[in-house]
Amino acid sequence: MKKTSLNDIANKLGVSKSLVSLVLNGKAKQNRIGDEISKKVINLAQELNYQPNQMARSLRLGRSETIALIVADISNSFFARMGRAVEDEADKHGFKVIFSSSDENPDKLGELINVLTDRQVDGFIISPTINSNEHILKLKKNNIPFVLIDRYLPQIKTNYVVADNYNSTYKAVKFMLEKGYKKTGFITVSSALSNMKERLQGYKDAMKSYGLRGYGNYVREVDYKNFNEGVDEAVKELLLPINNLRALFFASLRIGMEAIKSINDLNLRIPQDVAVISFDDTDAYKLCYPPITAIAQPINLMSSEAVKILINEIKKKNIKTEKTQIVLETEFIIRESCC
Amino acid sequence: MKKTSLNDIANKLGVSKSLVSLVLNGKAKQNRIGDEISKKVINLAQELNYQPNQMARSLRLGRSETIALIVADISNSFFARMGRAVEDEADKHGFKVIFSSSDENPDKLGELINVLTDRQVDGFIISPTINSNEHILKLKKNNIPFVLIDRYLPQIKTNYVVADNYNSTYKAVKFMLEKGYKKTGFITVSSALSNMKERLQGYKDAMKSYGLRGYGNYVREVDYKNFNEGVDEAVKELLLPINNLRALFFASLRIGMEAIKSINDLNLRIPQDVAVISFDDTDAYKLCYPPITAIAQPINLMSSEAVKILINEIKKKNIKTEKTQIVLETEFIIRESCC
DNA sequence: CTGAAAGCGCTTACAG
DNA sequence: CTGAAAGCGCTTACAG
Repeated sequence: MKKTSLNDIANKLGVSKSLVSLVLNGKAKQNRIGDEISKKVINLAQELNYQPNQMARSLRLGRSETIALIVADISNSFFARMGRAVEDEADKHGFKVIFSSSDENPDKLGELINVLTDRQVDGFIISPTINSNEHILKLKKNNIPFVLIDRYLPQIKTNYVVADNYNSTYKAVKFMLEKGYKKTGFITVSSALSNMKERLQGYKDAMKSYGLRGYGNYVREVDYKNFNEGVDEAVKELLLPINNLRALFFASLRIGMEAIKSINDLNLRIPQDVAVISFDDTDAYKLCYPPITAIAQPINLMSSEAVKILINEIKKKNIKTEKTQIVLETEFIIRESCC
Repeated sequence: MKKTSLNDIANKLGVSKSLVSLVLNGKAKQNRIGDEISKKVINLAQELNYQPNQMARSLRLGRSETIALIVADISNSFFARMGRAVEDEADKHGFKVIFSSSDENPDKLGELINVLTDRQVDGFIISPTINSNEHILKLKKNNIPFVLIDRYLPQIKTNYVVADNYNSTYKAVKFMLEKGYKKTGFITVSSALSNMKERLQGYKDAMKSYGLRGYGNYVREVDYKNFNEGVDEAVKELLLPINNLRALFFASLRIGMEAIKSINDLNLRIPQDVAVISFDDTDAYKLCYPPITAIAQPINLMSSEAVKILINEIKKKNIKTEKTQIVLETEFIIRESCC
């Protein structure tokens, strides 16, 4: 059973396919097409269960109504929730989403951008990896609409939507200090990504503002490869009695998840032996015993804003030079892991 | 800067675009095109950074090299991991993935299938919702390749890849019984889905095999709407002293996550006050204190098998009537929540 | 008010 | 060995 095309309808009705196309696209009125014939067309289309071939439509129109979402790893809870929110917002505008994971690898990111550009996606939402300037610049040069999310590239003027990483961390660390945890360790991933740099800076400035010194020794930057082992080691080192640390701040969800496992393995109790706060919130943190104090990013808002900016740029063809840059507040959720 | 097309290359070289197309598709040899001209074409293509318009190619070829993944909710950890695994396997075959969430709503599923068919996806991987027979049958009737995943529809002969829900549950419940928990409760979602029915049956048969009776009273089927409240209530009811239950089995990840929160809220200790086992494994379960005993589905394998079956069917155009049906073993991971 | 034609960018069977 | 042509299914400017 072949799918019915515009031509099938036109032939059966003895009219041209132009007319059918016009009617079905709701342009009958403005082209002064007769009511009677319009109705006939619409009825037959329904009867034959006509579904326009979007591929042909896209080719003709030069747009596919598909956007690409490129994140580090869609199976990571943070990005999975982003994926869902992007899907829902895109759906409101009639757009579909192709998703891809870069694994924080700039080469893979570049390759994905190429392949997806060939496929004529109308635009991109991207969590840029390190060293991805070249690929993002190419996108910009080629006038392909895109929005960065979660992180931005300070050297390039682009649209972006990110959380207020600096202030969130600053305030959370301050909270710890005020609870009396003067010696708070900080575990992060070794990265030049804007979000991670800002979180680290927030920690440092909070410590400094409290007149503390020597906190550089309480920072561990884990390598992205060998991630889990790195976190385990960092936890063990920092919690060595000699350091006398009573609190730890985890700079991301993945770090927090692994670090809490490490703490459990060391048979240390939270918060009695060590208080903890994590950047990013997740269901798992609510279900921990005790539940983990966390900084929740507004994932839904972040995602929907990104989609709106993107689709707006896609629709008004010629891309403006002014860019939309949004920094969103986070929510500090106090639970029992730090009190 | 317009993208370079086949024509641009042909014109600059003074040859026909047929020739260019043939060369670029590696069919120069079999069409006896000269080496010299071939090289020229390839070089110029590279120089102009030629990227074929996949939309045009798809229209011509009648295939898009895109597949659709429809699950209940891509932000759910189980499906997010499935998404990632599907992406990776599809990538190996040069396919991209569009993802969509049905929210377990058959109407939404039907709508998604329609829209994505219009967009000429080459095939579907679907976690069917309840009452979705009609939509799946339509897919079948229209000869559109698809594979069901995680659940199947007993009334329809289709490709599917699922876990061995019945035996996994049977064995896990048996394990509890052997540990001495004669009165084990079972919390599931009220659903006619094959996977949920099989899990319930596994529980019942395990209880029966142990000569137990009256276990019907220890089963709670929560409504999909009002989910969290339903689970909370089920936990509270079952753990009423009058029931004297010392163990609970959770039939899915979402149930387990919520139920453990409820148990924490009741200030009951795991496993001293109540032992628990959950279907599905997740990072959160490892990080719980104590870690949760769980049945891990082989998500990666399940996903890659589904993709392989699908792409195989897409490639050998005429769809065979015999279908591939795979039931995969699960892994029972014993942690401290039940011992 | 309606139809014929061009064209989006590609591939492939056909002719020479 | 290579080119001209048809056609995938659509939309839209143009002609009448």
